[in-house]
Amino acid sequence: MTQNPRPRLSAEDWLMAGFRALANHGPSALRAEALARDLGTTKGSFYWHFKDLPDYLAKLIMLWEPRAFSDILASLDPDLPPRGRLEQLCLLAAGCRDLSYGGIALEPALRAWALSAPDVAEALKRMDMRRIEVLTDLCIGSGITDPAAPRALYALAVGIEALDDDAGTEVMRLLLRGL
Amino acid sequence: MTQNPRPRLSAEDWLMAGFRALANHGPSALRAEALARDLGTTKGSFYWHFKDLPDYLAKLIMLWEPRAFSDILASLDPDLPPRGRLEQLCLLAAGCRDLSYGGIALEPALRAWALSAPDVAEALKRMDMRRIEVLTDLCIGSGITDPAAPRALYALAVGIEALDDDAGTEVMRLLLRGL
DNA sequence: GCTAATCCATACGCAACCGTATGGAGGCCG
DNA sequence: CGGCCTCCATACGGTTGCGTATGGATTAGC
Repeated sequence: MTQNPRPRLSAEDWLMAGFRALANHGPSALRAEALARDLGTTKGSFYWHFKDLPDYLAKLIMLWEPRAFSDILASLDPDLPPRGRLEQLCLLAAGCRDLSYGGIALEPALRAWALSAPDVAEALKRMDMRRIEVLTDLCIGSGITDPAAPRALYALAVGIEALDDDAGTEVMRLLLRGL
Repeated sequence: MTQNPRPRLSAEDWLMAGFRALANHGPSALRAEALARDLGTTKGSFYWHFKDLPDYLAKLIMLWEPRAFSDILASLDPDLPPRGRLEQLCLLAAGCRDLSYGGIALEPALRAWALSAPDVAEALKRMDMRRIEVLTDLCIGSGITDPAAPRALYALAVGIEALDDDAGTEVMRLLLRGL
């Protein structure tokens, strides 16, 4: 493809390729030699940048976890009132294919990966709890008293992403209207 | 475990073991030799009952698809009014870990499998559409006019299953209350 | 009780992948 | 130019799983 100037690769290049492969082909695509083929190189590069496959996979989720969370907070407009920030956040989650990594559906693939990788499951669980905390704060600030509301908003966002629903924004708006 | 009378296996035994392995360990557990170890036998039995692995996997989804749909309809009480059937169906989906195959979380694993198996993705898409049709009929019969309502109910159920949320029933009730 | 069909165990060749070892290509600095 | 450091290509042994082949064990029919 694009191997004009002999493109030397960095560790982050490998990690980004991993996110792409994960989103496009699922967790089974996270293999050294398959990724090397995608990058037009060999696994010699892989094993220079990473000790082994578990090391690479651990760095993948260590790179994802803080970024996926800070991206959410960074997308919030601090000038808006809590209710506005809540709606902005929910509609963003329901509309975007994903918040980072180039619009690919990363999170469903991550949940798929979690089924066979306990540490990934733990990272996802942490992420879910932190996000629900954010939603809880925004709900409280918006005067939404139902304690199930944050979980409903989050579960709906997860479902919309899993279904890859084109009408995700409309669906999310329906729930927000009832709160 | 229980190999007292030399338990001859049927094709359905292998398929049920496949559903268990899929739900408990994800799609990567769907391998002939691993399943054979689970069943306390060898792959000689596997390749007698099935031509090869694709044949087995195809029969897995061919067994799942009609059953997972008819189980939903069978759970509906025909004596209830549409609104009652709608709530019964949604609360069942939100509360049960799964509708069949022994209370294991099969559907999230199936969505995970769909990421790397296009035919599974198609079967899931068909299932999603048929279920949303059922929800649409029930919503119309209940006087719910918002066209996004069926998709919201379904996406919420999918999200609750993916999150394995203990408060799924409460969450679903919140959405139903707003319709 | 003999035969035939059904079902499973074992052994084999094959392919994919992992991780390592080793050498080579290219830049940077003296 | 010479030496060093970074990064990658290649080759190898080991493991795991697939699919086949073949024989043994169990059951059913007659």
